[in-house]
Amino acid sequence: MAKATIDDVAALAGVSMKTVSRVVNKEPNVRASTRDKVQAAIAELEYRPSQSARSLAANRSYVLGLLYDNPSANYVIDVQEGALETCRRAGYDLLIHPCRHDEPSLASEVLSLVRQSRVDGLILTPPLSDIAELVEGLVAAQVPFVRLSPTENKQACPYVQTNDQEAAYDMTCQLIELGHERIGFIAGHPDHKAVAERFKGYRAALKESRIKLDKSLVVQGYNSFESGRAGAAQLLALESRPTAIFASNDDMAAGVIIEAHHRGIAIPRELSVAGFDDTPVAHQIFPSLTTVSQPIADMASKATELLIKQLKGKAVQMPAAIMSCRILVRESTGKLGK
Amino acid sequence: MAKATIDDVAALAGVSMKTVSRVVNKEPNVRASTRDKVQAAIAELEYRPSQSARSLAANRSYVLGLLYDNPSANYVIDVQEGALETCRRAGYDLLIHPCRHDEPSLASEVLSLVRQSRVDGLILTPPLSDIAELVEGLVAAQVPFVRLSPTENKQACPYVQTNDQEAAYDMTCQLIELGHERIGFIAGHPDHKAVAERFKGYRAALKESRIKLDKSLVVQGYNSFESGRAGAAQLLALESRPTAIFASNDDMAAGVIIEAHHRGIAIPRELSVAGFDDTPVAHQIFPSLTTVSQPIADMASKATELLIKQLKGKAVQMPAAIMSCRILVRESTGKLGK
DNA sequence: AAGCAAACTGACAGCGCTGTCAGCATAGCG
DNA sequence: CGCTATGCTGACAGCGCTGTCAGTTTGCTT
Repeated sequence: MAKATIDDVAALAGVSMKTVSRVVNKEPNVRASTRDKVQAAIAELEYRPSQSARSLAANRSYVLGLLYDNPSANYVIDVQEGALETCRRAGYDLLIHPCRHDEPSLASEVLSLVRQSRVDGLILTPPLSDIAELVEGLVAAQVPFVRLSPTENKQACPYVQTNDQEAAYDMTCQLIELGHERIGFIAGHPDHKAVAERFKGYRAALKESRIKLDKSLVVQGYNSFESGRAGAAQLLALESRPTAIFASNDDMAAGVIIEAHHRGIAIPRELSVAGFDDTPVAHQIFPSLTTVSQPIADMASKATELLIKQLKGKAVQMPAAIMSCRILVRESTGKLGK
Repeated sequence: MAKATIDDVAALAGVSMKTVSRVVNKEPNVRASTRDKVQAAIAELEYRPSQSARSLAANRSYVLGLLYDNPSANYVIDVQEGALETCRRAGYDLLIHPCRHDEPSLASEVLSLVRQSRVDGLILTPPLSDIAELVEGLVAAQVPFVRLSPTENKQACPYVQTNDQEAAYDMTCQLIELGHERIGFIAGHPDHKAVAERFKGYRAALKESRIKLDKSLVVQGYNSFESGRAGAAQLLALESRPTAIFASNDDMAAGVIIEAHHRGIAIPRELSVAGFDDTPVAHQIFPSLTTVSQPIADMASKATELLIKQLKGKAVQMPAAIMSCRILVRESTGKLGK
């Protein structure tokens, strides 16, 4: 059986092509009885509209592009899941486009995607959300897009973020309440602003508790397990070593735990460790990691919704959504000596 | 500046539309000087061919679909990376399409994607590679596709796989050489044939060493951390417990390690543990996990290559590629008492 | 220099839809 | 009963390319 076209359906239903088009696109002003006839014909012929034809005629592709440069597989997968969930409901498909945030031609490469009419809009995830050149390029080219967890230039487009600095603050407070005063901090990759700025929450909590920020307790990490382990090595070699270490993400926290194991430091008896993100490693590690869970998939889903609204020309009234993190207390944190 | 079309380029270059098309599609039989003129015009106008128009006219979309139902984020990401690498080189884009392998309407849902002309071909990853109904549906509909790690019906389409049963065999042999005779095995999810069949390698190795297969040492896992932990709990509660446990994947092996920690069983002194896949957790866990590394991204890249060849109508001479696994010996395995 | 094959180029139809606009039916109203 | 407002439907052009095929030029042979 050859692929049915809109003409075949129209002929079978005894209506015009255009009416079939109306039914397919759920346009108003079609008599119920006509709609039924058309739908029956569609079912009988197993008609599926050609996306290329409708893209060409209507000048939109019903495809969204997901841009990422995130080494964390779990993050990316969660974002994909959330984005796809909304896409499915709205009849969109998702094209994935990993790219390097430090690639000079990034903006033009991405613009090409749009100018080829491959995608109708874009979803940017950190750290791409904060690449000024890219964001400005998209704005200038009037490309619809949304961002996840941007830290700068927030009026550029709709966005979704979490209260993660607040969560970092809360986590630090919890450690302080457990009696910790020397709390090490492993900062996130400086290019990855959303992670890097968790430091602000840490700093604020110390300040509130009038604990002086000891710079020797803050080390630069790069979001990787190895950088976490190296950071821990540095912190745990200090003469007066910290009694707790808060890493800006779970991979680094896992590095801290391994380094502690290798030094024979008991967790949490001698050292509390906290992470951020609740990646699978957080509960697969021993001891299981106290961390912060972010609703990544929900964020992505919400962001996609905002993008699609924008595409439909509806002014996005609430161009930003803030979602809440949750602290998960597990085995890796506790009072000293317990 | 309005978007340039092929006519604009043709006018500027002083040639016909068709010639521009030839240059863009790298067709032969264009004089070098003509090609240069056209390319100059393309560059000047920043012309980007409309994908929808060429899809409609040429009846192909230059988009491949990646189908997966794999809970392992790392696996999926690696596959995406490999597939995209080849896609980029060949000018294709990648649409991702997660789906449930136990969904009854799976085949028709996937066929819809193709009938809408959204994708030119499909890449199936396990466990979808072994869903007979889907595979047969695609064959019947003459949809070009490739599979990763299929275990059945291998003549249906080109495929790529690893020698993972052999690797499971080798891993088991290594454990035996270390002096282990009671080797527990945690099997993979029965729906996920590629993982489940690693058992065959284990069985073969025991047989060769004339170790009788003790059924109480083989427990059913479901590829998840939790199922691995539950399996370990069962094995470690045996009166005469195993001195080594080989889990069919790393998540389950991580579960074994955690369960051992909680029971105060020292690894590898009292228990050796081996996994499979070399996911990040394998080296982020303590002790680091002896495991098998598969070239997932390379497999996916190769598979994509086979698919694209197929699309170009070239008979795929070598419709199957076997790639090699590598055993990574880390801290979690050793001689008893060491 | 004529003849022929091969290399190169262009005219044009048409891929399968959607947007525009005009036309017809029906309902509501004075 | 005629008029307008509204709901509903269809004719048709055209979105921007590629495939076909015919026409033109070039290079080579004799």
